[in-house]
Amino acid sequence: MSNLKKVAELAQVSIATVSRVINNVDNVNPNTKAKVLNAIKKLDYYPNRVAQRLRNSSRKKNLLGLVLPDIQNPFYVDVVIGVEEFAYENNFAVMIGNFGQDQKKEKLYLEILQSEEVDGFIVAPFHGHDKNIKQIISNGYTVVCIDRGLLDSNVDVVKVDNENGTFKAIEYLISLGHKKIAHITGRLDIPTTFERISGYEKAMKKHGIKIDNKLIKSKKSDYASGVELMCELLDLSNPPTAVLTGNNLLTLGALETIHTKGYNIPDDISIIGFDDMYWANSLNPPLTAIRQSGYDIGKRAAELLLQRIQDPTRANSNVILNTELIIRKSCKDINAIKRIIV
Amino acid sequence: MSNLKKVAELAQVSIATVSRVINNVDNVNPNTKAKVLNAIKKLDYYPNRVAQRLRNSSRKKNLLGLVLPDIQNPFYVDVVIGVEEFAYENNFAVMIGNFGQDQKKEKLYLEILQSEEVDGFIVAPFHGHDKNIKQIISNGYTVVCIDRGLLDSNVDVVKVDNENGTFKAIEYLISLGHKKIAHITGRLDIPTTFERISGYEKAMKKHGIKIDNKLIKSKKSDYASGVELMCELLDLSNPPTAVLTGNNLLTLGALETIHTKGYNIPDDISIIGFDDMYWANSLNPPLTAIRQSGYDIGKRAAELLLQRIQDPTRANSNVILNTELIIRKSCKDINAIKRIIV
DNA sequence: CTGAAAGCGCTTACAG
DNA sequence: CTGAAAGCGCTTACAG
Repeated sequence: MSNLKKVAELAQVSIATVSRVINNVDNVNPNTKAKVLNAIKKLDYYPNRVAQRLRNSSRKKNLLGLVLPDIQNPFYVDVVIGVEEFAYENNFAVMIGNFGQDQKKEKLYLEILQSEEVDGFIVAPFHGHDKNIKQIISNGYTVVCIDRGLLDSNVDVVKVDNENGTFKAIEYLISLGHKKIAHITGRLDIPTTFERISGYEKAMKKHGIKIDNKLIKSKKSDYASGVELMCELLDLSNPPTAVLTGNNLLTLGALETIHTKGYNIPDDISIIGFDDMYWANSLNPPLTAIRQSGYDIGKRAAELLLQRIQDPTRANSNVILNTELIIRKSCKDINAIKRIIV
Repeated sequence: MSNLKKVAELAQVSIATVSRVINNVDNVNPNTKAKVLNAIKKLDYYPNRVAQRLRNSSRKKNLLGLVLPDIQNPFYVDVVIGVEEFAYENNFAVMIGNFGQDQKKEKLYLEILQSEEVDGFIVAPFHGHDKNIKQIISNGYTVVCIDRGLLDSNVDVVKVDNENGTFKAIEYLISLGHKKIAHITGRLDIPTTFERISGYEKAMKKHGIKIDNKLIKSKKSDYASGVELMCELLDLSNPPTAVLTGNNLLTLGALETIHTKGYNIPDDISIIGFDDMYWANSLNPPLTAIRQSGYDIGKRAAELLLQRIQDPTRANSNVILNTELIIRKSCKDINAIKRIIV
């Protein structure tokens, strides 16, 4: 690899001058500049980012840390793409840490990213009191939270209106005549979960439907929980006619159970998933879903983070994006249902 | 953030000594060591990886570059997890570049990762003559290729027996009585595609079935191509009774078309996907698939890369993992098919 | 407009 | 067993 010194030698100037033309800073004599540019080209030189970051301690280092709970979840893949695209347009690189819902791993990643001297973090906190995240904030890092906020902390947050999202979905189900509506939620210690439950409850109350706690199921936020909880629901003596699943993984798990048990969607049971998937149409039947754009969330978060890095005094903002109910074919009017679950 | 100097001051030793205990190198007096360890703890110190990497030019830097063509494809998500797990067990961090089948972006990522001073790369080359990858090899970087090899280059490769994978799948379809078997493949400039086509052809030939080139469809490797090519196939005057789709995205796209057009799987058409998905059971019907473990591929590649970093003189190896045909419910014996596609 | 020099946080040969 | 010093590749205040 070539370096500043080699470029400087070839161009017969000092390394300081080379650095100036690279960073497009100060005035450089056009002739000198041309010589330097020429040398850079000849040597196929690009600056060493490691040295730049070390040198620039406490200034712009062009590196973001992105810390995510579960990259198996397609929602977070979209977030990654959104962050990455915006970052690269602005000459930032992104280091990703996927902690798989494991707090120890989260801590490890956060440490590594700090020791990589990132400019700031985009994170989905484990829960509202995530102390690992609070630690990096008190270390002085710029942090933008996505998907979930952080209680008692001043941070930028980019998320979706979860309550309204489930509210709309449940109202839709009610409009179809459903009353026994189940809700399979994610981990109860994740703020998002609460907001979604709250939307569920509000819609039920608004329409005067009594809430049956046996129909609100929660365990973990993963595929296996979806399988298991859906099973419990279908085994109820008085099973639901519709279900709202709290994330992609839970949806997929629930779908497996429904199919395995030989139930038909939407004849036996209607289902709406929170989170749309780009292949929701590949499902049979196509899934009705509450769409939240991971891509937009990621992009917005990256934008916010870069703004705050430039201007740390900026007031905190709380960006709430809208969800969209995408009606496809996994829900049916209860009066049109032929078979009744026994 | 604390640094060596602060630790040294607190422990009342030189920074050299602190460095020695951190790296567990040379002999350090047990008492001194205890003092240092104590100071490290008190200050919650961990070393600055940026400084370490810069200092260790041309030695171990504990950073891997992982460059992938398409992180939307769940197969590559599994690869990421496999690489990451192995890397972290060995105290390596991973920087990921997702180039989305775009050669310019691939080049950019490769440059960034080089300028981040990675120890080596794990890459899925764009095609067999990928000149960006060849460049980094000639720059002296250690490279392990996954999924696809690199022609005319000495690199470690970890992949799957693609030919045998499709061969087994096609034989299975033939054993079910199918003769009009279509194959939707990925981009023709990806080596994997050729190997899979070759397995298809061998199986057909072995069983004396004439190959109909109209049934081998190829465009890009993405979801949209799956939708489109499946459509063309079903619109044929003499459509296939079975189809093998060349990757996850193509499978999902094909599924959408089949469902949209109102065809039934497996009554109207049988389908096998190359690449299993953890939620293949959520599909209706559950998808029969050729499983290649992205996780194992990633893990193995990381292992190989670390070995080669330790010992660059090591002979190149070509690791070919097996595929497994997972029979679920998306294929049917042709004699048992009730409806005939007109 | 340009260069010499300091320094970012480390590791390691060298000296004692 | 331990410390002083050089140096990794940069950027930038300082001097001219």
